[in-house]
Amino acid sequence: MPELPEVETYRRFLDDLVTHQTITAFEVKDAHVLGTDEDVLRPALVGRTIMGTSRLGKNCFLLLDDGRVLVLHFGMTGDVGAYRDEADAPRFTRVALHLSSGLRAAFVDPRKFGRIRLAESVDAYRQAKKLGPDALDITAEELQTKLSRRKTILKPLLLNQSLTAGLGNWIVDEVLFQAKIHPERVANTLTTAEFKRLHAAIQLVLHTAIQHEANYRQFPASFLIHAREWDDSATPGTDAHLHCPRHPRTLIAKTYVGGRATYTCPKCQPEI
DNA sequence: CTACATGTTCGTCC
DNA sequence: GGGACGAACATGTA
Repeated sequence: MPELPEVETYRRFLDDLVTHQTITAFEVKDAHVLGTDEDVLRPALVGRTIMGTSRLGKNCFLLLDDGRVLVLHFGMTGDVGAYRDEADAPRFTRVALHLSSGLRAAFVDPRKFGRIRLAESVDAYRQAKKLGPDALDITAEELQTKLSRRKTILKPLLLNQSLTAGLGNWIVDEVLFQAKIHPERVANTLTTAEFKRLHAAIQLVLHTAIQHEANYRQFPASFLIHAREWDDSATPGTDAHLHCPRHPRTLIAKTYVGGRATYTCPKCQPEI
C-alpha cells in the first residue's frame, strides 16, 4: 500500500532499525526485486555503516557511509520487517540486510513490483527518475505554476511523480474530494482559490495519514477512503460506507480516470 | 474461474 | 515532444 504516508512510516521504522548499524551480509531470496545486480550490490553494501535514512515521494533511502545510497521502492505491495531468526522471516521476504545488531531488515513484497537499487546519491537518483518536489514540500504557488501550464485532466497529472512526488491513487482521490474538485477537470482551468484548496488538501491528507501511520481505518469519518472497497469496514450488505461523508444520501461514484479506479462524490465534486 | 488491485514503464498511435 | 491509451510486470485476494 505504499504511497507517501506508508513509505514515510516504513522509513521511520527502518531509521530505528538500521541507523548506525553496519551491514554484515546482504541476503537475496528473490533477485527479481533487484534493480542493481547482486554482484554489484553485495560488495557495495557489506561492511558499510548506514548513517541514516531519507525519503523522496515513494522512495526510501538508506544513506551509506561512503556517500552512496540504497534506494528502496515498494511498488504496489512492498513492506518492511525486522527479525532475528530465519524461522521468523516474514512471508514474502525477498531481500534481507543482516545488521551488526544481530537483527535483519526485511524487504517484503508479495507481488514483486518493488525494487532495490544502488545510487550515487539521492540527488543523482532524483535526476535519473525525474522526480519532482516531495508532495509535502511543494508550495501552493509551485503547484499552481506547474499545473496551470497543462491542458489535460487533473488526476493523471497529480499521479505523475515528475510533477510532485508521493501522491498515489487513493491519496489523489482523497485530496480531490477534500478540495471539492472533480478529477477530470482540465488543469489550466482551475482558479487560484481551487489551487489553494488543492494544496491545503494535499497537506491535510498526507499529515493525517502519516499521523495514523497509514492505518486507514483510523482516519477521520470525513475521509472518502472509508468508501473504498478494500477497506475492511466496507462490510458486504451494509452499504453505509458507500455514501458521501458530507451527504449521507449521496452515493459515492466509482469510475475510471486515466485507467485508474476513481471514487468521487457527485455532489461535492461537480464535473466541469 | 474471473475480476481487480495501492505503481511504474514501455510501446503505439495521433 | 506531448498526450491518451493499453499492456505488461507477478501474485494475492475476493
